Amino acid sequence: MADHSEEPLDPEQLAAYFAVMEVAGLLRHGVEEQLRDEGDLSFVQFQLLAVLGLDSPAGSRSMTELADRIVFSRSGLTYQAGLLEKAGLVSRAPAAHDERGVTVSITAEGRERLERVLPGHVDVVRSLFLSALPAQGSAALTELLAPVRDHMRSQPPRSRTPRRRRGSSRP
Amino acid sequence: MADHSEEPLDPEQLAAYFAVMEVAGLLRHGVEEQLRDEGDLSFVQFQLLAVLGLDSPAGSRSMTELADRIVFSRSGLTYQAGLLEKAGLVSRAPAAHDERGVTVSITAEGRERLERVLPGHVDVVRSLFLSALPAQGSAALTELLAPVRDHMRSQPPRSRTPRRRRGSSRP
DNA sequence: CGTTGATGCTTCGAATTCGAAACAACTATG
DNA sequence: CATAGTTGTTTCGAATTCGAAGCATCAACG
Repeated sequence: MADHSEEPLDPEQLAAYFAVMEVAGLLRHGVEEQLRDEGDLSFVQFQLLAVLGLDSPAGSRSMTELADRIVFSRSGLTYQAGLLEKAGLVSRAPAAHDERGVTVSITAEGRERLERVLPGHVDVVRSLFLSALPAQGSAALTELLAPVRDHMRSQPPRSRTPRRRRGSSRP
Repeated sequence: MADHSEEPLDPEQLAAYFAVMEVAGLLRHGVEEQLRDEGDLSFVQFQLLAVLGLDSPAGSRSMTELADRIVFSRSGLTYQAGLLEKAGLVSRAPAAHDERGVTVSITAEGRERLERVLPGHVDVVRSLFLSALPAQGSAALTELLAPVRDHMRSQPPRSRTPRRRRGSSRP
């Protein structure tokens, strides 16, 4: 089990790995503070509103799409969607063609809240993150990371317990 | 309060921001699974052992250094350090010159555990992250992100409640 | 050396997070 | 259309996380 290639990472690769994790962590903290202070939102809640409001066809997504997009557990999403719904920022309704599914939609109030925090949010991202990037830095970053993201997304879709393999494995 | 520059981020910058956050999130999930399965460690615990074992002068750091480095709350660190100590992977002792401080050191057992999970950890990072980077990708990434990290680190040191400003502000 | 404020860490209670198990609706198969 | 397996979501209890408040020590200053 778990046969590992003995090769350690060279320091350069380790550094890249740690840099990504650390930058994301620091950025998240900075952003969380602003969101809490100015919009009474957690980062996850903001992400949900942002994905729904800024990057969804009709302001709607299925729970699974959201969980995979925002990157965390489905059960956690159920919880947060419940909070947002209670706050009137999103609504939930059974999915169109699949009775099991739930479609989450951002409400007008949700859009308001999003608009309210966005400027400050952008400020924080700018001052913490973008200001330390060189001229074409953000483009270069995206070019490097987008394929990585896509690659990872295509892997075991995250948040999905592989409840059992299809055919193989022992009875 | 909170005067915001109205300028929105251009899409390119937004994309970079989201890409970093998403890659870090996905990578963290992947890595967490492996650490849990093969080493019975949370990601935070692994980070603590890694910083102590691989990037600390004598395998020791103060609580504050660790909290700032690993990026999370001081109280959370107290909790995790407690768990690691109970598991015998680190030890805690009052700091040398400051009676208030606590110095955390990795134990032999801690190093063992670290060695045990490292190969699998490296495999995951490689297959999830590095494999999707082009040739000089990791170097380029580090070059871009290292200044960002340093910039952020120099900001309000994280995890430090600014309990009150020095002179200014109202009484 | 006493006072006042700053700093390092821990305790506390509340909120969030997770994975596993439970449910329910779908889908292929026979 | 009954059956068995799959998939979308929620429930559950346990573990982790947080920020605020609390404690103890340090440092500056009179």
